[in-house]
Amino acid sequence: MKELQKTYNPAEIEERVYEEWLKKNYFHADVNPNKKPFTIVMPPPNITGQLHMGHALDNTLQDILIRYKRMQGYEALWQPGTDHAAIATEVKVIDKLRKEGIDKHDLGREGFLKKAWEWREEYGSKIINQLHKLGSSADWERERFTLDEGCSNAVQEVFIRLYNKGYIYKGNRIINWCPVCHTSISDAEVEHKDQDSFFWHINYPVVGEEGRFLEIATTRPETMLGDSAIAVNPEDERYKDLIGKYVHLPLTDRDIPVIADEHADMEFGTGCVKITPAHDPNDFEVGLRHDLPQIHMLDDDARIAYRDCKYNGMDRYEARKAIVEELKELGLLVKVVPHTHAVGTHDRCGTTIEPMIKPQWFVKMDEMAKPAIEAIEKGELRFVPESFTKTYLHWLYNIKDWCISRQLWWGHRIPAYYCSECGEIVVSGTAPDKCPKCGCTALKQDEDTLDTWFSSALWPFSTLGWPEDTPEYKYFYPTDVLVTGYDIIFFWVIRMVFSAYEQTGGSPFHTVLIHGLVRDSLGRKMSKSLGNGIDPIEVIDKYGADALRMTLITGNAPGNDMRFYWERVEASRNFANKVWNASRFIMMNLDEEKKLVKPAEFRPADKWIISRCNTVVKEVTDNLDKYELGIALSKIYDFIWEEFCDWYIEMVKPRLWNKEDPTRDTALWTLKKVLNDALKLLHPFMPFVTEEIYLNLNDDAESIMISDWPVYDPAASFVKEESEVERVKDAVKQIRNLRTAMNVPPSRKACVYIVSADEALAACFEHCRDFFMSLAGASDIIIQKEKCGISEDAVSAVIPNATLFIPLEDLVDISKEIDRLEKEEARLLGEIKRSNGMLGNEKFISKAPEAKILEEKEKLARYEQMLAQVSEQLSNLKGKNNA
RNA sequence: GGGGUGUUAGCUCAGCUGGGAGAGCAUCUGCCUUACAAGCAGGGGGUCAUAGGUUCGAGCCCUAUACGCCCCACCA
Repeated sequence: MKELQKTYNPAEIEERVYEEWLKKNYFHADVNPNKKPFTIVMPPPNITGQLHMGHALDNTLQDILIRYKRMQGYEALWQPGTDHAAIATEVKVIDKLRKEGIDKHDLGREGFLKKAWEWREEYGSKIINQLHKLGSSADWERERFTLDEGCSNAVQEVFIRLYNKGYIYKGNRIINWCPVCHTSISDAEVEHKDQDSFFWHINYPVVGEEGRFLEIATTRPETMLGDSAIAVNPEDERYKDLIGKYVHLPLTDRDIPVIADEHADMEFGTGCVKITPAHDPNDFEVGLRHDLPQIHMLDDDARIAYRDCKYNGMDRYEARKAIVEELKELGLLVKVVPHTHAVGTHDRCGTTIEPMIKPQWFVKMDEMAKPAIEAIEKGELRFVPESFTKTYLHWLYNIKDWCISRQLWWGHRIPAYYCSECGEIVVSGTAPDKCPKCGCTALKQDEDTLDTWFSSALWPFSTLGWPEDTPEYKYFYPTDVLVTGYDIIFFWVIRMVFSAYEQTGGSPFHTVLIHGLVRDSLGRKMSKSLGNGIDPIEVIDKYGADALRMTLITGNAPGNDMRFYWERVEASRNFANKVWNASRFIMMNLDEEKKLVKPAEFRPADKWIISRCNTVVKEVTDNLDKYELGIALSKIYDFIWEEFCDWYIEMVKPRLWNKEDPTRDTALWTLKKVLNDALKLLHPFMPFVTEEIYLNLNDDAESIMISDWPVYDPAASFVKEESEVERVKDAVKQIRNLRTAMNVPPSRKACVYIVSADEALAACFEHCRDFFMSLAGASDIIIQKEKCGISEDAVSAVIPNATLFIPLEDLVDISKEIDRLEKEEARLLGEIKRSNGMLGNEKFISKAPEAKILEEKEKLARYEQMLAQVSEQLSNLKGKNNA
């Protein structure tokens, strides 16, 4: 056994300990038929990224589960990796190039990809290294990347399968276009944000009816160049006569029809809607219904591009101003009304998206969504907390086809080839030699790449070697738990589930553990723009990874957002320090040469702590099995700090001080045993400090990481001793209260009398005499059956079946003591009244469970007995006071 | 517009299937007691948002209201 350093210094410990774990290869999991597998696949962080609090929380939860299962004897695989993060990375690389004065297109596709891979080499491992600092016990040997060969094979395989099944199709449909990133994005990537804007009311002249106008209201006047109809509700009496007639489209030479469509809401605006099929999703649908022309009037930069219009080349917002101005001059602008409405923006760059019609690839969702919905009904998939099931199902019920093509270079290129002769589409893993239809050899691969979530959706199985039937895939798949934030349930979880059902025939995991967001101390989202983000690495450097981990998982219900406070990190660090010092104390007392053997007999205090520890083992295990990690840690915290440190260690100190005490070794054995168990329980949560202590405490130990998780032992449950010691603890607390109430200085020891007719209780106090004296600050304790020989003015405290006295003649203020006892009397009377109320209630007696009634009766008896003792003492004192 | 969720001590939050209101921080008092002042002992502080209902019994279940937050959504 070694000695621990005087102060707990996480910075010194953590790096060294982690290196040791890596060196010993403890994180590695292998196919092992002798063990049951337990698998968690790590949500792959982006290679653009830097560890933030969300990652820290997410990975702490996973690490706790993995370490717990590993200690329980499972072959625990935590499969790590990183995500190529298509748009995010491409944008970053473009930015970097721009600073060097290079444009993406100058480099060409090949050249650009080379730069992107260089980026990945440089930054790809950064976040992984940061995860090391957190203590993550992932199997780094198995680290994967979404663009590596295996994952890419999986992507291609899935694309081809889905295409052949008719679940992937190419279509000319309206999609969300980002004019800055120059790519389409999926509906899930569009964030709707309220913007203050206006309603522009514009008069369109009715053709053939001089002086008659149709007034429309729009939030986007510039798109009028692309109008191909005006819609009114078929039921709308105001405009019925105009249906089928034409209005003149101002600023153009076109006349457009007035059509009847349900889409027009009579209550809203003027009841007339301009229809722009090429630049609005609703209008697109209306256009299809009425076979209207799709008139494109914006280019990829969202600049005006309409025939030979004078506004061509003008940005959409400038054009808006100019067009409104011209309408005003023409006298066609009726009014401008302030209006707030939700505008779709690109979640990556914040640009207002532009609906555009473009040929894109889509995944058909209706069929594939079904098994993902049934997964819940069949119980093959569940969410913790359960309420997120609703979020998940709500999304699936309303799912639309998924636009998967992106006009980017960084990503998995779509395995589709076009014949330059006949236009035939060939979907294949390898470039075809010739067109199967016309035999032409000039085929060109699709320029687009896939949505980054297409590859993430396959992550649970692509990382394990699928589509090959690898031993890893067979053994570790399906995985067990997925841990992630509620913010990506629809981006990721849903897509993993339906992909897994489609490709592997089942759910990729049985449980999804959802957590919330880490916010700043004011409850705001941590963000770069606000500059309120707290770097987890900074926290680790200051207080240690253990403290950070504890902070992140306590004081918060699962799935709820939490606020980050430095004070809480400090409190967590203080706990680590407490464990450290308790361990130090125990080691200081252990005799190096002497080997401790399990004693044949224990003192009541020993049995009490062993029994309590045993209960905590059971409860913590239960909590972990239910994914109640925060509750589990709180229990360990309370047990270690209050019961073990504040009570048990203090109880055994007199035995440790006295080297001749025959029970000294028993105390030491118990201290060590309970500490070891407590360390093991704590290890998944605070891996570093527990490992450091464990190795120093146990000479022959290899690592706490691979030690056995404690198991509840019925033989270590001592109900009788537990309740006896609790009684003695009550007495100690009472004496402490008395001393404080009487302002007795701690240095002044006093004799304590314990008067009890209960022989068992008296014996119990006798057994606990050693520590009772030191904890209660007593010079001596005298246990007797009757109250004789104790001066009348002694202060007293009552516990069930016993009265405690301290004769403090000179110090006591009798009237003060009377006050105190009267308060106690009132309290007891209150309790008795409450108890009587319940027991006197016939309905309670007839309907409440038997055990509950019995419990209440016992309480009543106890309170009545205590009241009698207090009353007696009170009348004695009052008599004396009057005399 | 739809859905979700929250309102508990001064602050931040726990409170598991209904059975005597808890923690951390803050605050007050007394202690440098030979593991720990990053500590020890003790105390104060809550009509559990409001109003009804179910129940022998409600912080917990039901209904409504107020205020808050989140997500989804094609009202131009």
